Amino acid sequence: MTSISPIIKPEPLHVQAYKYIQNYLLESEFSPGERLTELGLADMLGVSRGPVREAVRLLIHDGLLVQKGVHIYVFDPTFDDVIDIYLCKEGLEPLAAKLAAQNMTQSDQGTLLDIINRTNKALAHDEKRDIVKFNTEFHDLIIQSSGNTQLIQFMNLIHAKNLYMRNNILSNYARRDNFFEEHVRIADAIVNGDGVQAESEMKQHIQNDINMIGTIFKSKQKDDSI
Amino acid sequence: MTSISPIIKPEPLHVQAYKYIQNYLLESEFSPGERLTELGLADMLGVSRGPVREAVRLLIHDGLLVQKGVHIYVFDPTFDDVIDIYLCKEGLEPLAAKLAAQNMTQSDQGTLLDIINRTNKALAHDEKRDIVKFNTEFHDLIIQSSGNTQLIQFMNLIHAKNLYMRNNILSNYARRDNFFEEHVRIADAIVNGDGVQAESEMKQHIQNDINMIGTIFKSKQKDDSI
DNA sequence: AATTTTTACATTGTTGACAAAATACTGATA
DNA sequence: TATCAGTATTTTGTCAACAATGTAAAAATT
Repeated sequence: MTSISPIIKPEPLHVQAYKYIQNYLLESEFSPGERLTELGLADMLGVSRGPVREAVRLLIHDGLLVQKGVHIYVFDPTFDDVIDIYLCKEGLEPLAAKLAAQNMTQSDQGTLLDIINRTNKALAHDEKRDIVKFNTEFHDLIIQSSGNTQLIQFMNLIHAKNLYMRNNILSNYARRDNFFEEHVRIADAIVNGDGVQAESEMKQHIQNDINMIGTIFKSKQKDDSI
Repeated sequence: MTSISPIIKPEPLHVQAYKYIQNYLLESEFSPGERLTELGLADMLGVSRGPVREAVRLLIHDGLLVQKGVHIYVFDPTFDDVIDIYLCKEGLEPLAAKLAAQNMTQSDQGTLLDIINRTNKALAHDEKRDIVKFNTEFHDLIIQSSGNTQLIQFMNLIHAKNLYMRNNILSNYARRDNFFEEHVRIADAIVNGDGVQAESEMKQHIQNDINMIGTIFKSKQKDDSI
């Protein structure tokens, strides 16, 4: 029997704490390199140290927080870290695209094309926020459609770090102009069920990202920090 | 100043608990699907529930334990899970091989060739335990030599699951005959600094693994469980 | 003034207690 | 026998207290 009960059970505090702190990090509420304390976070969320502690441990495991000695700091990625992440993306996302081409439902294919259309409109109106949002949705849908649970799990980790870097490091830089055409080609290949094509288009797409980051790096090389 | 102090500080209990429980899982001390309780593990390790709880949370995050409702069970992978893992390996390990070819030190290259030699001897004497051990060392060294910290982190997760599955599922099946020749080709490419070659050899190597698993799957398809 | 030593403080590490929830058990009722 | 209600038990969720550790500040010594 399927429940239609209106009663919703609140998630355990440690789960909520994890989500909240992760969100704070992704939304740049904390600065890279900033030091955090369990008590500070606990007071902030209005709970005891226990649940916060579990959340912090997980975030350290994810790499969003870093433990130096006994203290905990917000991950402050170097450009090498950014490149490392993108190389992992280059390894995994083409696989996701290939699997998505094989497994994506009709309904999700419609959603994919819809995202493409909305991206197009957002570009026409130069609505930056939407452009970024639809970009994320595009990649997420492909990953989810891969049907590979392990891959989805790994990409979640990459995704969190990636988003974090986008918000904290790469935010000031304009997106590549031709990313939209690449998205169109990827989507076409997926809708046509051409796994090989989808895989190589996605690979090229991410390599272009990496090249862009490389040019950012060169233009910033004078500075010590990012 | 480098410390030569004989005083060793014990690791925090939650770190030890994590390592111990992970090790139990990898060494098949627990059966797949078995239910674990925090209190049971705590008694087993002689500590309170706190540290165990943190360790369990991490292991759930890693996917080695699974939470169904409130209860915690040992991961009981299906064949689909195994394939999913190996597809991720196919995405990441060729990248590791490519980077290793670019970055591996002279000293590590020597170690790599040494592993090859010892594998050869182990094969000649049919010492299965050593064969498996050297195989693991071979892949680990390449991953470590990639110099990509993110990649290493992800491969640690894959590796734990992979080892777990090897011990629990694939243990009864003979290893492919020609894996040694493939290792030799990979090692040659790395020592020659040929990243492209190393990448494609590694990809082929893992695809062969996947094919083998596929044949195992077919021959076992009658059974419900693994 | 510089360096060590001491002291105080802040923060993490760990535990045991209690509350809440889910599960398993028992017996009553149809 | 099957089903339900109520009870007991197990297990997780959360907290607050205390211990241990490391860090920073202050005092003392050279």
